[in-house]
Amino acid sequence: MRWSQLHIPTLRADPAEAEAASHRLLVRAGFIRQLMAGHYSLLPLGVRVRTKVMNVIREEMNGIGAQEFLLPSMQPAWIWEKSGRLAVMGEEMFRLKDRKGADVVLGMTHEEIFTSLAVELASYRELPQFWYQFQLKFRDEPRPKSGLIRVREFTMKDSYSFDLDEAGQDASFEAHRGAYERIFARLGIPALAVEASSGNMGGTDSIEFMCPSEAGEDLVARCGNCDYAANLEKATSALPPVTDGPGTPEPRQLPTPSVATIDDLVNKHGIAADRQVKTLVQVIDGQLTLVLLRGDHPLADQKLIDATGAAAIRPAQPDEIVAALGASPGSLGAVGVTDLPVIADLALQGRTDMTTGANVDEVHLTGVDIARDITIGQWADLREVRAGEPCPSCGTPLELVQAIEVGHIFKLGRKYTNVLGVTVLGPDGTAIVPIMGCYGIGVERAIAAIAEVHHDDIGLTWPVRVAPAEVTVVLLSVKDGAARAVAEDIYRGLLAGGADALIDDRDERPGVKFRDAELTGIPYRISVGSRDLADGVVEVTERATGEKTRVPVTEVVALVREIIAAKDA
RNA sequence: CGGGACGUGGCCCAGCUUGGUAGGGCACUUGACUGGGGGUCAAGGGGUCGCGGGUUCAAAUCCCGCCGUCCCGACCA
Repeated sequence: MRWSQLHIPTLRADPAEAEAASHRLLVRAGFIRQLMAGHYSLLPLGVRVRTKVMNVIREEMNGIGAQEFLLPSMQPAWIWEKSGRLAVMGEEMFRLKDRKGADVVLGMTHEEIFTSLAVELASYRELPQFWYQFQLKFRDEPRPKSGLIRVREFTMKDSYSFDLDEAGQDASFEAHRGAYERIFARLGIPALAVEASSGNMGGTDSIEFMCPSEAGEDLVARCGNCDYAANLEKATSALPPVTDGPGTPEPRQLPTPSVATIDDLVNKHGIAADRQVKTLVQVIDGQLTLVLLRGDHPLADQKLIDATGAAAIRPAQPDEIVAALGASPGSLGAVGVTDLPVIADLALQGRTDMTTGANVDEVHLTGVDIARDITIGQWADLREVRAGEPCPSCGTPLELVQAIEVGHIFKLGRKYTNVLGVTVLGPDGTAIVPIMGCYGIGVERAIAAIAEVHHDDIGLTWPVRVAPAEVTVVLLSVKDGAARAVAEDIYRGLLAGGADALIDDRDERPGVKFRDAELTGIPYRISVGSRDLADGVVEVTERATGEKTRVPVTEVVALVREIIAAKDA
């Protein structure tokens, strides 16, 4: 490809609207352009990177025996109705009507559609099956952001496994975990495999692949000593044991004028936060519920959703709270409450001599024995861990890192095969409902993650395997016919050897060409100019390190092909 | 959906406070010079100042409404 004829609109200045490094550089280097919030056009260089990323994923998926499909993005609403997810997806799903008035949606994911094809599976002999595709997903994000990281329209590689039983499912899951580890390693994404919540997709054994980056939207709790790592919405920690006093035979009222917070109680009455019970009122699928945590522990919303199976939760409004409990936030408690569900965090188990609100404004109760005084309907892990708390596996202080979710694998169970009526006959002739797994990678988000990890202050530094081109031949002395002939020879030699090469044949000054080569992040540059040619050499520059080598013209093609082959292995 | 900011040629921005012929830089076109780190000079082309309404002799500028975009939060595979 000739730079003179490629559309690579590089910008001299950073785009004003871009914050994240990947966003800024992908726009500036001419890989992407925004059409509207959350929708990006990929330009020729962007398409080349996307193709290479997809090919790595495809090779590894095929490597575990997966078969590639291509399913429609536009889908009938009824199939989502049937799985029960039409309501669950809410406003995040794009919906439209066709000319006949039929309800149609744009797919956010393809469990239903793949499962609808699985009804043609007939025998246990066919299982397991691994089915995948690269297809656009549409999600009406409330807030698209950070370039390709959070968008409303994107390519996902999604795969689904169908197995006869749990043991088979486990093997399929492990096959995918292995494939994902190889994929991210080959893409140059230092992904951490972390325990996660499966969110509204439903499922268990959820593992996210997270690329540490300051542009990331998730927080991962990670142990620096062992391999424990979990999304903050799932992470736990080992808390030091707390010894409580015996307390009083029954709770006692404590007048607490102008105390509205945990801190007030600490400061004005000397009651440590970890000896208090924090009472939150949440509306869980419409049901007012008391949520109890230790005074110094924050609630992890997703844990509450997971523990209750809720579709939606929200904090209760002050007027709802007063109507239900007779007191305002600041003096709330669960002692004696039997008409509302009470769910409590595990860290409160066995605690005695605690302090909590009395459900009378400006009055608290001391000497509360949780088991004796509070009717708790459900115990669950609800608290959000904080940096520095001990790792649950080895006790080392946990660190919190920001990360981009680039992949997610989880087990789906038989939800979809049940509702869509998928069965195969077993060896004994009885019908068996296959069990499913689901495995996703966001392709453009992976590109953004690579860019976040592989750049410096002058541009992108793509790994060879996914770079828009492996090497660019930069003709510096445009007017020098001999130099031009050498550059063209080298370019043709590289192409003939199978290298993905570019030649910058534009009538531009050397500085412009150098800047563009660096900005776009082509891993190797061969500079051809009259000056070095006088000595019979050209200059080879490695983009990532800036390392320059003078190489005889006669050897450069073989040398660069060799380097690329080694990096591309 | 709450909070904040912004919207002026392809890109980055000034002008708005105090209303009076729409500007600069980059990019682009042509010519000359130049040629190993975004070069110089000269001459050009390109604008519904986000949209609609209002005030005014007169609106990029003031007022009202709407739309869009970005950031923080809520939310989120």
